[in-house]
Amino acid sequence: MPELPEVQTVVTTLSSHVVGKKIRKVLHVRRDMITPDGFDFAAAIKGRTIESLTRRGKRIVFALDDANRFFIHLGMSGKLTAESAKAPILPHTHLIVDLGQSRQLRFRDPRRFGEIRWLGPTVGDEKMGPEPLVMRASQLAAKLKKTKRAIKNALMDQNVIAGLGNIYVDESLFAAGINPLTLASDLDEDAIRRLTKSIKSTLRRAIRHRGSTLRDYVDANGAAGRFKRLHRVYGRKGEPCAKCKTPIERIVLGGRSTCFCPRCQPL
DNA sequence: GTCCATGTTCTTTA
DNA sequence: CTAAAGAACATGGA
Repeated sequence: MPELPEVQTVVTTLSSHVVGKKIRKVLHVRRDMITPDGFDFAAAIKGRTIESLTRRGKRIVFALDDANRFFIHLGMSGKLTAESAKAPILPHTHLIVDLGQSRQLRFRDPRRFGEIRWLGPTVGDEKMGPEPLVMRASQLAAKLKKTKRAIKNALMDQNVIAGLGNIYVDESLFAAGINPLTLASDLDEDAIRRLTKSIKSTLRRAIRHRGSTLRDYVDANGAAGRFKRLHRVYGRKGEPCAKCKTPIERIVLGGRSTCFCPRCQPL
């Protein structure tokens, strides 16, 4: 579920439920979802007030009133919701926090690829790439010239650019007319400028439509995203390209399915 | 039973 | 040594 647009939508919809709220009680924690190993997360957050909720890449960052921070990463199947204390507790719920007024913050993640990481007073993002929505083409160029991988694989790397995943890399490359197999270091200045713009416009449009729900992604209020039907290549193998009607192709790159238009994105 | 999945990290290979 | 490719993680749906 969770690439930048979905994570941003969760942050937006969750904010009003948690910012300024005090953590009254930690009702449930699955300890092996917590990093670092063995850290007493419940004790660290109990009684604290949540001062802000922000996003960095795909991380949902909670800042507490004692200047400590933690983040929740949704992995593949994570859902972070604010619900009534009376709502049934679904299977694979790994964190339940009482925020008062019969509201609970809940984290559910069947596949358990997600993570709750205690940061303490640090920011902990120094290795991460730039934020796509505010980055400049020169920042992306500096990262891409250093790697000799296919552009698809480079853009999937959170240390190159933060927040993209399989859907939005494919969609952005289509919008920019760049073949996913192109060597990252082979892209010229013009192509990187085009790519930067395509990434931004693709993500902004996806956020406007509240993200993509492929199977079961929902925001903090349980609402699905509407962007899937606007995908132009992802999950559209064999369908005619929106621009030129050539059938969309699917290949495997970096172990991930990769969809593109062979005519609009020539090598 | 098989294959596939919105992600990351550890291991193996070149 | 480093960078890139591959395997592994855990669950559920088609």
